[in-house]
Amino acid sequence: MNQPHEPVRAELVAVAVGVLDGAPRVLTTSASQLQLPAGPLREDHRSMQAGLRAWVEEKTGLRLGYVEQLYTFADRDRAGSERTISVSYLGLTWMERGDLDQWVSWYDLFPWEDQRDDGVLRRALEPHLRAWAQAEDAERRVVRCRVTFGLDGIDWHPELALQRYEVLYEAGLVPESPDWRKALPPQIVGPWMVHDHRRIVATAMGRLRAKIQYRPVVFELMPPEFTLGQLQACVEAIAGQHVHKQNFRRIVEQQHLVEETGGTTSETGGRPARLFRFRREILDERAAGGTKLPRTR
Amino acid sequence: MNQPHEPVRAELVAVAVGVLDGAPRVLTTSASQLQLPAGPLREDHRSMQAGLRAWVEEKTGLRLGYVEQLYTFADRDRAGSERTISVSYLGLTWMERGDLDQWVSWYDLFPWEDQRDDGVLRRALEPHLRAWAQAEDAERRVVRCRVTFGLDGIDWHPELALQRYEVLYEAGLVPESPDWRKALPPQIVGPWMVHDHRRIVATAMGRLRAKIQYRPVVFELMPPEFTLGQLQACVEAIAGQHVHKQNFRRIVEQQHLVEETGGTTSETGGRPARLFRFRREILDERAAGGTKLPRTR
DNA sequence: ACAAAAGTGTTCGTCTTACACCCATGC
DNA sequence: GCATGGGTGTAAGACGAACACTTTTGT
Repeated sequence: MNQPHEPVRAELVAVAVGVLDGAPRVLTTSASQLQLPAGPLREDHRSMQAGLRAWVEEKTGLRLGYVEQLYTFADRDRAGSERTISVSYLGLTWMERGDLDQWVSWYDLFPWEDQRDDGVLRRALEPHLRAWAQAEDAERRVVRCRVTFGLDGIDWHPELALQRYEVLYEAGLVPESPDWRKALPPQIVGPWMVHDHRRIVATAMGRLRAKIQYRPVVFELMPPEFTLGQLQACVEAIAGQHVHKQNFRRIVEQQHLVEETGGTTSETGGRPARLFRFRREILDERAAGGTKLPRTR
Repeated sequence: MNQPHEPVRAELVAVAVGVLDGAPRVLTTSASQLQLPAGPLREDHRSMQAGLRAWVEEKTGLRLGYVEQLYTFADRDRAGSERTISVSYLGLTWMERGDLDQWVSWYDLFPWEDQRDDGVLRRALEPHLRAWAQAEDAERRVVRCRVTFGLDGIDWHPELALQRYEVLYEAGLVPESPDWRKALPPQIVGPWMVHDHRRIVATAMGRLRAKIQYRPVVFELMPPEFTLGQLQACVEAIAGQHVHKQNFRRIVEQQHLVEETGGTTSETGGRPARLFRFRREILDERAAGGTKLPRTR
């Protein structure tokens, strides 16, 4: 009854994310081209997660902490023969000051995703988006642009990163589009990446931005001790938008996500800040709990 | 630089869900054992989704509507040789009255997941859970049970279906546990399924219950025209708990999820109800929009 | 008449958002 | 002393949960 399985290749791809200097960054293998750490699933890998960790460590020297599966896709890519199944993962780490060369800021990859400077880069895209929308099937396209990019007074949703990338891809505005005649310069639409790695990063960004709102995953990106200001800056970096200080603190404290260490630091400038640590216990205690983002108009 | 890929088998597994008579049901292949529709990814499949649809149609005759990827796992199962990578999908359909034999109610599979009868079946489990929790590593286990199963006045979260299944699995209370000496009778913990198919169904249940709260996916399970009462019953079936009638209606109407057809039906008994249809346009218009569930204590 | 389900108006409390202001340090 | 970031109280408003009650059919 069962036909014989046709063999395929299985590949593991990692989006390792860390936050430093106000920007989330993804780990790339230091090569001439921008490329995510990846490699085939091997016999000696106990599980796919273990295999992924091994590849990341082998290619970049980094030990991942938190890891979660993102998405799996099958490509009939390179020249006939076998199919490749790519299983992508999101990994989070705490970045220390230092070797930045392998780490690419995701706002260099997706400049329009940073809304903190009042969305100047998004606005650089707006005319091109509208032109594309008007060109064909206008009604649906206009609605789609307005929703994904928050045009005409509609809320901007940080977690729609993938959908925005898809619009730009279809519109031929990014260099990797099949239809790339009208691609814009990399300062506006970001640089090219190998295969569909940029799409995978966009997936990771959307997922992380969504997850941060209902699960306490920010702490995977923080050092063991941190100030509330640093924590807030980390959330803002990921979300690409500002959050209200008092509301942020209320949420964090009233959900008992952190506890004081007793220490303070004056490294942040201004008045010394109290240091906190993440209460790992709440991972058991609570089903939910994240740091909600405000609605942005 | 790249080692040769070791070949693996790729398998597609479907959790097809429909709702009928107040219970969500999953499609199984009519065999002596409970088993989900599945089959290898073939060369002639254009994509994994297409392959999945083909397998479901071939094995059961059903054409799936909405499909989304669930999770991918690698098993070093049957006797050495090649590894199998299983990519699981959630599919939704509208069920018409009729052939029920291939459809298994997910409350037959997971009796404790139905909270509508005031959770009698959950309470049948409670003593066994507490016994397991006390046996070893009590502090963490007790917290875990309370959170996942909503004991001691903690909220019950419908979307934690997978986590609950995992607790029962570890506790050896379900027949498929490696440690099944203490497994309870199927009226309480449900029947055995092939491989890890029951875990996959639990994953699907959790995902669907979560998704229904922020995306208008319920409508994929409804006929083209329906009453608000039927829609509410569908949501309640999926969530396994009751929702407040007036609040439910307010949300549905004020989000413009539906529009009147003009017709009415008296099939529901009592006063005839107005018929509605889903406004498919809002899939473009809105980023979010679902039918929130109340907190249950 | 009565059961059964449809359908509506209004109150109450919590959670969200935002404003304004004070505090402690370095230069 | 002033710039810089840390830290807090409190009010306006949106949103969710819940209550009770009316309407229209079938039997």
